[in-house]
Amino acid sequence: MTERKARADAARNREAVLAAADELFARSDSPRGVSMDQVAAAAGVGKGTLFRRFGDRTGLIRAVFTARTETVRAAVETGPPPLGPGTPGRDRVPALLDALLAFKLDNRHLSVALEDAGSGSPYAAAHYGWWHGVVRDALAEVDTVSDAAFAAHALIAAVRADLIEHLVVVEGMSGEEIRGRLGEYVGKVLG
Amino acid sequence: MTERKARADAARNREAVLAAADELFARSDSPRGVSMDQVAAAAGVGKGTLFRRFGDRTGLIRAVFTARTETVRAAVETGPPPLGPGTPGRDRVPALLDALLAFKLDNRHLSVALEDAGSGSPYAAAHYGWWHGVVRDALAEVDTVSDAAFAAHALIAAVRADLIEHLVVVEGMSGEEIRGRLGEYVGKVLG
DNA sequence: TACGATTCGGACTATCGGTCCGCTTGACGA
DNA sequence: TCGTCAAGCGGACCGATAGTCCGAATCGTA
Repeated sequence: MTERKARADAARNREAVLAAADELFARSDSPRGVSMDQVAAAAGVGKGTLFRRFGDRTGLIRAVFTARTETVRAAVETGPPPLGPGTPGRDRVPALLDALLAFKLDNRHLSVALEDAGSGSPYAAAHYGWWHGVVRDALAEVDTVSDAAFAAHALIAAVRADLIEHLVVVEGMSGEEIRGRLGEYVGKVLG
Repeated sequence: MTERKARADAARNREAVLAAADELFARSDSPRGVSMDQVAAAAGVGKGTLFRRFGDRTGLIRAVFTARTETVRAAVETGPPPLGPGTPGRDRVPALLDALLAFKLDNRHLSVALEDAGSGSPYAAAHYGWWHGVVRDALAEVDTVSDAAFAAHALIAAVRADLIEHLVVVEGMSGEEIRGRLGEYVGKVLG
């Protein structure tokens, strides 16, 4: 529990690595095309530093992802309606899913990288549990939905990064188009 | 166009590899834990043979998967209702998704392996296109569903192998339980 | 400035997907 | 039955990558 004073270079390196990784993942088409060596080199840091700070590849990706997520998370946890708390479930569920979709659209590559992330399924990541909880609770307020937990899983699955990637790249849909269709679909599930 | 007669040992080896790979993937918890060397060794075959026959790792997994899929595919393409053709969409969609879910439950590890398969997203695989087409066409017959193509993507996403794996292993749900909940969910989407 | 703890960094290892090429074997005509 | 030869085989080999390790460098502090 003792809060050790962090060394200045350690903090600086941590930021450098996060920035470099973010950049590299955003550029690269395939997450697997980004190696840890590349990240280390781009950050101007040794590989040992990378692994000591983040444990392994998955840990690094999660860290970058978490940093990126901050904004949306704040909006959901303490922001104004319809995304923030205190919104009736029927209005909040569509808003939540739209926000999640928008995030994935803006961070496609990074999201794919995370879902791809080797060790364990995407469902093991903390952020999944968080999203599922929020959506589930909002769904529970809608009385036409009988099984909020399962519906939450199913709805979130509809915006999985690789599906979105497929819709955009292969089927050539625009972000707005996808948002519209998802909105309709969510409406149908809400009854 | 000259039909060369295949050599007996080639055919035998092909079967041996498929059987060995099927076995290994079924046993292993993580698909990445199964190496090509292991498959080759288990099949009593050289690595060169493996790669000549199947091109690469993804090709091998797809081949095993395709072999396993035959039964369901036949049932959907030429079987009796409610799975087979000629069934009204409103009855066929639930049957299709239940069949897909049942298959994933029976072949969890293999399905995870395929979705994991490295080169390209799961959406690139031929079998995805096939499933999507069938479900989309069935959905198109249901007049309460306005966007059959998107709904098909979303519904199929609800039975993704890693989600099912999560529900079974982490949340401890039984196969029957999942089938029940999926059935309800599909009903809601159909309106 | 001196010192000890912390952090750095890149050489090193283990493993894996995939290639290559000399050797073997099966099919078939004579 | 035997000879021929292309198809097929297999495992040594390669390049790349995630992850480890430890002597060297650096920071905070007295």
